[in-house]
Amino acid sequence: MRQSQLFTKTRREAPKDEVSKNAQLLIRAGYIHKEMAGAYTFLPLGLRVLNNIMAVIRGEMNAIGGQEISMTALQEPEVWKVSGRWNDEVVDIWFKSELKAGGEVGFANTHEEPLTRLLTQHISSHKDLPRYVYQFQTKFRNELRAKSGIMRTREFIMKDLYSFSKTQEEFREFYEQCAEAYVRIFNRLGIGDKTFRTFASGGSFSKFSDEFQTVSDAGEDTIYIDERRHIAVNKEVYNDETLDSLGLDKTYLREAKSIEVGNIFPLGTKYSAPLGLTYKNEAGESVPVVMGSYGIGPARAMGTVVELLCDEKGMVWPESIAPFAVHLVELSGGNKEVSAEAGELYRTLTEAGIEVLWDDRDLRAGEKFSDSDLLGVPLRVVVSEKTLSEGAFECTERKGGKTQHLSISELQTRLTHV
RNA sequence: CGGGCCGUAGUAUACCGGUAGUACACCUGCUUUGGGAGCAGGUAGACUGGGUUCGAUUCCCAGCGGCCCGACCA
Repeated sequence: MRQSQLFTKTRREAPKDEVSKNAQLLIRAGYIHKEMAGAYTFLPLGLRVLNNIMAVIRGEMNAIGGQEISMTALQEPEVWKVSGRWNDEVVDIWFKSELKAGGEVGFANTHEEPLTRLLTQHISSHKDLPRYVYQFQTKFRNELRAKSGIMRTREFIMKDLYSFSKTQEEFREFYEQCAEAYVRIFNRLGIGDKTFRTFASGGSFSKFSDEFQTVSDAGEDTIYIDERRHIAVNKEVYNDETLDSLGLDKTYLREAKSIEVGNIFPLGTKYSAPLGLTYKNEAGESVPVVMGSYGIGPARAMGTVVELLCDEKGMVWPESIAPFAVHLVELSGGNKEVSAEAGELYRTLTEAGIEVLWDDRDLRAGEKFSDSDLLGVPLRVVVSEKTLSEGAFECTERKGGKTQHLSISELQTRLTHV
């Protein structure tokens, strides 16, 4: 798109009420807007990144058999009363309201109960299992304290997948498949080398769970990493018993702060039993379904990428999720030939299916370069009188800053090989 | 929820118990055009309510809002 038409503006300084790097950069670059504490609007550039992240996740979830749905954010209390989680003593982060017609309503903070109930309508036989259902859906959590920019908010989209299996063995098999899918997702987001599958407590659901923790000082968690096996243990279960069971040696573990970018955990029959989600086995007996839950917060993942991959000039997006593949920076200074050349390149690339942000604004070079660095598009292509006379475009990688002078066909080859 | 800090133009900041200043942004004009240009002119501001005072943006109290530390966190 033409940058002159983009309604958002960059700004030189971060607002004083944002301390976290992710929020400072995302706001300065016009990717997000803070609506209130713990609630951020996604602007055009930010939404592009968020959508790209969700596309990566969606692809991997589909690949392991996930079926996408979209549940309601409004929650009917009855089903939560069955599981005991309507109670504010049990779940203290509910946003609740009242219906004009009478009665209560909740704003979803998670979706186990309604989905389990929903599945009772569709699962009745061992032939109906296993099934995997997921969604990208807004969660509302009335956190006492929102913090760290988009890392911990009161309203956020979550990818939550739920598995429905006949047996523990069948559940376990999918659990590992999903863990592998998560590894692929974080690799594709460009944070794989710093993300560790981390053994953690099971909380109220089960003995254990697995978190995917990305090493960063911006994180809230503390983990102990075994680099050689690329796994870690959360501080909350860091004890001799856990280390023994995992075969980990304390002397090889490194302590680090980390961000929980994903988690997977067994639910067993905690919800299927009370909500009556059962199937008939081959002997005709009624058996509760074995469930699991698998979450990733796309916005938190986005914030994590910013925290990890930025530099002093701005953000540095990996090609997999960048808002645009190319930042076409026109330095025409009123030269119509240069503008025409930039427009020509824009059309050629766009028609080839390459997403281009064309900085066609009438600004000085310095400001354009600064904006370009801040926005963090992976490849900058400069068109100017200089490049016109050289007969090649000046192409600079945001990451690393390597510059090459390429013809249009070389540029296209470079982009399609990504 | 405990503790701390903070609310001044769109943004970032300054000073002050007595006409609120600067930078960036924005508007007009001219010049400039490869790393956030220059000159001239212009628009725009004290969170809300109460108290003290001749006079409060400034001091006091309350509310609202924001950030940080802790607690909490499938």
